[in-house]
Amino acid sequence: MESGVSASKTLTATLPGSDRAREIVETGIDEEMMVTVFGRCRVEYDGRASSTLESGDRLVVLKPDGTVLVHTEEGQQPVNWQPPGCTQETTTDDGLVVQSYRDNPEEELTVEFSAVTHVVAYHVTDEQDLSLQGTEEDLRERILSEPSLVEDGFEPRATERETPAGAVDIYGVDDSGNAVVVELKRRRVGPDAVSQLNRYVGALKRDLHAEMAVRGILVAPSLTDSAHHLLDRHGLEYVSLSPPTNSYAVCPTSSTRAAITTSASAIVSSSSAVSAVNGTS
Amino acid sequence: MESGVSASKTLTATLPGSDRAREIVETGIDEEMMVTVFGRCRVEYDGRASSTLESGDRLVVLKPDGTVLVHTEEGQQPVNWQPPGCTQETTTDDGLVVQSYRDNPEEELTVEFSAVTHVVAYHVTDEQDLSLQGTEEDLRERILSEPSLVEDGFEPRATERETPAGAVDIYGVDDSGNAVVVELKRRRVGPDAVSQLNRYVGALKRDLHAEMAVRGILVAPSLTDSAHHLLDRHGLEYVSLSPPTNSYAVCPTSSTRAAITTSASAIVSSSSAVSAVNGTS
DNA sequence: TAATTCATTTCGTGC
DNA sequence: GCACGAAGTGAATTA
Repeated sequence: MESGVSASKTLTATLPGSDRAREIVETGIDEEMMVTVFGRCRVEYDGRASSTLESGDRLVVLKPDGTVLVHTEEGQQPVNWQPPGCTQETTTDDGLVVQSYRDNPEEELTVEFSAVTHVVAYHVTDEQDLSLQGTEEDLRERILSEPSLVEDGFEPRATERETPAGAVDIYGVDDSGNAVVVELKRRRVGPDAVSQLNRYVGALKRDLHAEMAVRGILVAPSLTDSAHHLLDRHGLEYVSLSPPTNSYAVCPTSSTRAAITTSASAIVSSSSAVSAVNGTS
Repeated sequence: MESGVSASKTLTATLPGSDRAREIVETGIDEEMMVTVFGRCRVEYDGRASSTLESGDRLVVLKPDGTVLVHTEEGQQPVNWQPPGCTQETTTDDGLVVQSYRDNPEEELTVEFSAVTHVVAYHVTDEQDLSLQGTEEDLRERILSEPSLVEDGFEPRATERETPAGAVDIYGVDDSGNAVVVELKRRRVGPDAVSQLNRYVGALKRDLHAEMAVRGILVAPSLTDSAHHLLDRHGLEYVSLSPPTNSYAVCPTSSTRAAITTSASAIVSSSSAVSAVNGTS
């Protein structure tokens, strides 16, 4: 019955006139349906930037949340779009025209159809959320449940620890009492990730005290060459580790534990630097 | 004829059976058409990460370049997808099933429909490219045509100048003969852009010679507070400037070349540091 | 609302 | 093919 009702309300038209096309689009917007329009169109955008796209065949999608997407025959990304929360208007100036506005930032998208091949408007219900594994958060949990994956004797003390330069992924101490900043990446990293880690280490050094030694460890599946050079130059370290993609991953495989490239020595004694894992500060 | 054939060849079906739905999808794939399937489906993905999405109403788009998109009723981004170049297969196991594969990295997307509300397949021709203004490249051209926007006496010497840490947006000299690294951003920037600039300045200092002074200037519409602090800490500078959003700037190419080629002399002593604008190295 | 960072980022360019 | 950085990045989280 669910599908029967849904289907009965689906509106479609092949090669509709401008008025019929507009009627379906307007009804779809009013009834919070998902609308797709196929046809030949020009597209203009003005806002954070500005663009023009001359006439061609495209798929235009209007979502009930105010999203607009213009898709050409190639590319994963829409050639033009409008984000959720926008307001749509339609007119028929010769052909169907769909306009979409928003404020903050002020942006406007205009799609002018010279011909509409097909229009569909359908009701949508979707209660489900995506369940995703293999994220950076999964990598963090993997390390928190087995800190020796980073290094024997490593003790996590906080996640998301705040520094003047931003939040550190994992903050902890090594078996010599040195402060340790761990930066996590779910995939192969370049120089940007090294700079990021270096920023945190520098900020934490200033935040703790001058003579405090702070080690920085980058945890990622792999490094580019230039990232490795930059890492050495900054005296930072690297551990090769991937997020668990399949949930059967209870086997860390010692081969995934790479040696730490450099080492540091000092003693950490600041109690304020030690906070609970997942603690606020 | 093309358009007439195009319209006449559009395939649609409302509430098709599995076999009819599959027939249209397969035909659409074979004929390199754009295909949309609307219906209730489960989605599974496995590859760089892995995900599961339980049953709900969604729009599935298959592009002739091998792209697959699964869109829910909200969000600008697809909830699941497969990039261009993938291979699609369809089966009917109870309901329509669409699978998409690729190698490098190995990835697989499976969409299982329990009900198909509507299917469309249509031919698409689109010769047009997007014309976009307000990009970082526009900002670069603006500066090259009027270098004093950065600073009186600034002379650009190269764009995309290579350093061990990556390519510098604009490399030049100031009126005192100091080397200048300019990093461009089309929008408000945070600490990451400052780190990037600092990386280039450090690399260039090592690349030139130790006693060489290298200034770093960040050009962007605005800065966050922490970016400003980090900029000060690294001894870097900031110039507020936006890319030209409106294309009333008709001046660029000839005046740009003129401005660059006239500056043949320099106080920068390293000849390797001085290269032509848009030159190779 | 602004700021910061992650992302199955995608996309283009150069080597 | 990999590496690097831009993007009208989008999206989530937190202050």
